[in-house]
Amino acid sequence: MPELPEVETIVRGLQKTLAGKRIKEANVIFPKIVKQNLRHFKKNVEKSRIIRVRRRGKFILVDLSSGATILAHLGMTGSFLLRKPSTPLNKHDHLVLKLDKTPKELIYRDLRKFGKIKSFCTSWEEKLSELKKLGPEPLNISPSDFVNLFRRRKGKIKSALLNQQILAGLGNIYADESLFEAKIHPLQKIDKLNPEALETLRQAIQKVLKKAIKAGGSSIENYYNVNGEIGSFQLQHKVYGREGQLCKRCKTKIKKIKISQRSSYFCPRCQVLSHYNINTKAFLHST
DNA sequence: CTGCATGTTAGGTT
DNA sequence: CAACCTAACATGCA
Repeated sequence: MPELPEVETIVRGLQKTLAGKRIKEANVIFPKIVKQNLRHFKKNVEKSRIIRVRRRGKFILVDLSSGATILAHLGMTGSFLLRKPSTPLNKHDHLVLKLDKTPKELIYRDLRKFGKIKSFCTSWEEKLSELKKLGPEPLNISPSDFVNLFRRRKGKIKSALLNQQILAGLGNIYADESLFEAKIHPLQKIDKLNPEALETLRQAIQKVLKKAIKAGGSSIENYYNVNGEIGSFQLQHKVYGREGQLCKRCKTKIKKIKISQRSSYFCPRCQVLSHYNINTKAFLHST
C-alpha cells in the first residue's frame, strides 16, 4: 500500500488528531512488529505526550515529550487507525496505543506483518541507520541535485527510482506513473538520459506526487487513512494496473513487463526506449 | 495448486 | 563499489 503519498496522508491525519495528546499505555499484541526490546519501547512511549508527527521517505516519525521518537514503516499492508476502544480487535491488529483526552485509541494493523516499529532517542536521529541510508525527498529536491543523483550511474531508470537510497519515497505505483508523465520508458538506461530529460522526470515526479497527496493516496487493495477512509488517486492512474487497457494519451494498449522482479506498466508508444537518448556532449555536438 | 501483490534486505554473482 | 538476481518475510485473493 504505502508509498510517499499514502504515508503523507496518514502522517497528516495523525498530526491533526494526535498532536498534544498523551499516550497512556502501549499494548503490544504481536511483539515481532516491534523491532526493539519491549521494555525499552514501552518506557520510551508510555506516559509521554505526542509533540509532532512527520514523514521521511516512507517512514512515519512521532516525536514524544519523553525525548524519544517512534519510527514506523508500514511495509506492504500496514495502517494506523483511530478507533473506539470498545470495538473488538481485528486479527491483524498488532499494537494498541491508549490515549488520554480522546475517545479513540490508535491501532497498528498489518495483514502481512512486513511493517516495523521502534523508538529511538530523538537526539540520535542522524545516526539512525534506517534514515541515514535514505536518499533526498523528491518533493524538495532541486534540479541540479536531481541530475547529480544519476551521475555516473548505470542501469535502468525504473530500478533507480525504486531504490530508496537514491531517492526516498517512490514505490512501484508512483515510479510507473511518473515515468509515464515524463514519457520515459522504464527500461531506459540512466546514462542515456540527458539533463533535460532528467529535469522533465523531476517535474513529473513532483506533479504526480502532489496530485496523489491531494487525492489522499491510491487505494488498490487495502490502504486506508487513519479514519478508515480510502484514497482516490487509483482513479487517476494512467498506467499502473492498466495492462491491456488503452493509453489515455494515445489509445495504445498499456503493456506490463517485469523489471527487478516487479511489474512495470507503461505505454509502448508514449514511452519510447531510445538509444539516441543523447548524453549532453552528443546532443551539443549534433546541433 | 499457481501466481501475484503498494516493500525491504541479506546474500550471492557478474 | 554498482548492478542485478533470488529468496525470504506473511497473508489473502483470483
